[in-house]
Amino acid sequence: MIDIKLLRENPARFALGAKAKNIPIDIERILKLDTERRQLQGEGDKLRAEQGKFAKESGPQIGKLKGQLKGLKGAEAEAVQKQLDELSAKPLALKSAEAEISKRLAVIDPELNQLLLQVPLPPDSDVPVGASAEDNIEISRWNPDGFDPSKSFESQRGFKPKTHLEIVRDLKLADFERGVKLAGSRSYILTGDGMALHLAVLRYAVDFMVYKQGFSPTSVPVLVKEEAMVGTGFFPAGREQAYLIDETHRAGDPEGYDLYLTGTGEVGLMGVHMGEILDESVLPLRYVTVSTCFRREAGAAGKDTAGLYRIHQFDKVEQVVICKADEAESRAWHKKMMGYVQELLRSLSIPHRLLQCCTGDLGPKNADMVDIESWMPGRGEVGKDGVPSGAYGETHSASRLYDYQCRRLNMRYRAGGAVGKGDTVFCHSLNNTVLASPRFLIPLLENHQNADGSVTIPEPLRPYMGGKSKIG
RNA sequence: GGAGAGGUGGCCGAGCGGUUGAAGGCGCCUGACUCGAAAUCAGGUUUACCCGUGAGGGUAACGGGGGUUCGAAUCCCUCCCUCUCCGCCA
Repeated sequence: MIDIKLLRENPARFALGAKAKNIPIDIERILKLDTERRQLQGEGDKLRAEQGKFAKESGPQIGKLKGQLKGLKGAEAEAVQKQLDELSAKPLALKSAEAEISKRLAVIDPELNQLLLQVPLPPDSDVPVGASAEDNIEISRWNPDGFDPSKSFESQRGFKPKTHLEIVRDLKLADFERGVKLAGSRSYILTGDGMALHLAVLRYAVDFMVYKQGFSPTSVPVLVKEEAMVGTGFFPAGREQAYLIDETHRAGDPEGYDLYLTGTGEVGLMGVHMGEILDESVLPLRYVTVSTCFRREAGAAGKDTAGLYRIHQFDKVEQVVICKADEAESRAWHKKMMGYVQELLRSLSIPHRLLQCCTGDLGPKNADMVDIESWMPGRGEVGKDGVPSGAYGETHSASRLYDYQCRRLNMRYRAGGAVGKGDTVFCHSLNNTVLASPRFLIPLLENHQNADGSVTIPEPLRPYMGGKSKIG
């Protein structure tokens, strides 16, 4: 959610921001509704004030007369009734006028809120303008000693690389046929060392964040209320990406709570403190979770259909930072959070690069986003010799959101003081992948495959694999 | 699933139709006293929105929503949640 006050002051900034993000939004309409709303609120407030005053002044008298009326008959009763009618005329008139205004507000408010929820956070001025992921800009690359993705795999390693599909098949690490039988397309079953490796990388990533970087390990619900989805900014724009547990329908109860399966642990982590006023001293909050993520992948039909790349269910270690409302601090955390991932990838000898996302690739909630892509030798165009060229594939995404999420989640802290002192301010939030698997198994298996078809397990993962150094 | 109890401010806890944004206590803040601290005393201490350059003014909120009433934290309806006991499951 953006700040309506800022929008009032500088509507052009938000109009331009939305345009840069390719998100259609009617700013004029919002301004008009906002003006109307404020005017109606003013009128309503005035009427209520008057009525409240009346209730205090003449109300008790009405009560007294009503009491008298009970014991009276005939002409006397009529006289009292007349007095009562006169006294009641004013509040009744105020009441109906107020009701009229409330009715109009009841129409305007939902529309205004609905629109406000759709206004994207304008990209930061230093984010390059672009239409889509095509226009993202490479910031940096890292390669392990002895391997450079810009040269062919075979020339450096002495054999033709297999794709992860082939590796997984040959080493029996996954069973796609049965996965699909069980759960439909984009489903899979990890088997044997495939499952073991999956658990190993997740656990390694969690431990890395907890014991090396000092993040608090936290479990979160993956089945959440709509509020949490709206609050974190995944709704309304991404509604079609989420699986719905339709409890309303199932229970035949129109008031029941529907629940949604989260597509990232970010929802749960950010939701932990929704509605709270945090003590300034607890900031920055640094949370890490590992959670199962569910994505419908609507609109991705036909894309990456084979293998472990684009799937409906996976597990992800996610890091979230909730800090004070300070741009410099927020930017510093962004860098740090990317730094953790770079360190992690280096420790596993995975070639990777950082991509500055352009405005068109940011999504509604981000002011800035950097993707981290890992080198996958089995991806990319297949050459004449039947060997793929290799390509970078997105494995991480680091977002900086200012107070966009916290405003929606109503997550604040009291700046500069204890309870009863200092202003309440919306926190800033950031998030970044630490590691998502099984997608991450793709670069892991493909980069560490050997000529004999085996796969070397990078040193840091071995303790999580029963000390084994090799698969196959 | 069956039976009961309950949801009030940062916390505890009163109020059960009117002057209560809400007694009292705890906590916290400011000041006085003190060399300093403790104790004591005095004052202060919710949030959101609207109007106003400002001082300030107004409205709303006692789990959510709706209703009755001139007036609701207090009455009615409904939903949600928490707790206790029983059953069921892990």
